Amino acid sequence: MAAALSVISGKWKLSIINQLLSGQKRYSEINRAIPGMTEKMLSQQIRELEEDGIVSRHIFPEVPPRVEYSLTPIGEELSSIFYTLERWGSHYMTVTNANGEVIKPDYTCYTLVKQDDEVVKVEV
Amino acid sequence: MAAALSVISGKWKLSIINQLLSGQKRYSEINRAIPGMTEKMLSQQIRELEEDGIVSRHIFPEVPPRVEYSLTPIGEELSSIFYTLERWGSHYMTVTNANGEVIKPDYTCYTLVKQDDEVVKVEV
DNA sequence: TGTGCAACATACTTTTTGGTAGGTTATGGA
DNA sequence: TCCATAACCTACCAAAAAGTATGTTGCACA
Repeated sequence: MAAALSVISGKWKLSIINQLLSGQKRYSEINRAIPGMTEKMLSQQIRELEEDGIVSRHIFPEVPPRVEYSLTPIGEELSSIFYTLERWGSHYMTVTNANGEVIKPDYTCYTLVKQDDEVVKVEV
Repeated sequence: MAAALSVISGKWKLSIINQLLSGQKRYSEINRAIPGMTEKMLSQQIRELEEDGIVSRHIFPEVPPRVEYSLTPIGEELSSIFYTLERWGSHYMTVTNANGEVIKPDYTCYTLVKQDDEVVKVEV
């Protein structure tokens, strides 16, 4: 459990994994897709994800350089964690807040599910 | 998802919730049960859990004081997150490490499951 | 009179994490 | 000749989280 948490803890890691769940992407694509994240953070956190065996990097020896990232098999299995976190989280937000008042989320919650070797978005 | 993560992120929160999954406990019991955690951390993190609506506190006006903590209904539903994190984590640890080598955990992994309104430990 | 108890609080320091601003590489096009 | 490009790295700085040490309360018991 501690291992699982240490793998996904990091301000941008879930966003990065989320991007890669829809398939192989290159550095600049991920960078553009996640607003607010700096390049330093992207390379730092994706490097940690690589060291943890969650993502794999494919370097093309070209100039200008090209690097593509994808999830490893065990990285893809993280989608179950995504699913559980989102389900509990959306339930939590519809049920109560700190003052015991009932609040409702003002955005759509979705989750990623694997169907026939495809990852699809499903609203919860 | 961010909400779920913010609720459980904190070095000792999962351990505290883990303690309370087996029933109502008082401050000193939790403190003794989690080695390495200081009293400051316990009161700080359990206060945050209370503010998030995960645990409830019952104060007995006695001297010396007595305070008992228990999980709220939505706090008990966190067990699904426990289950998923542990399952993925133990799978992760038996499958690979950073170098792609196969490693084995040198300790027993267990998970908490709800059966007939009872929370039981199950080895994975 | 003084010591211990439980459940904290408070001030301070250390560690960890994240952010800012710059530099690097080789090459193709203006 | 000069500049833009992609994917980084490095040094430095700020903020957040965690750890250490000590103080507080009011009563029971020695």
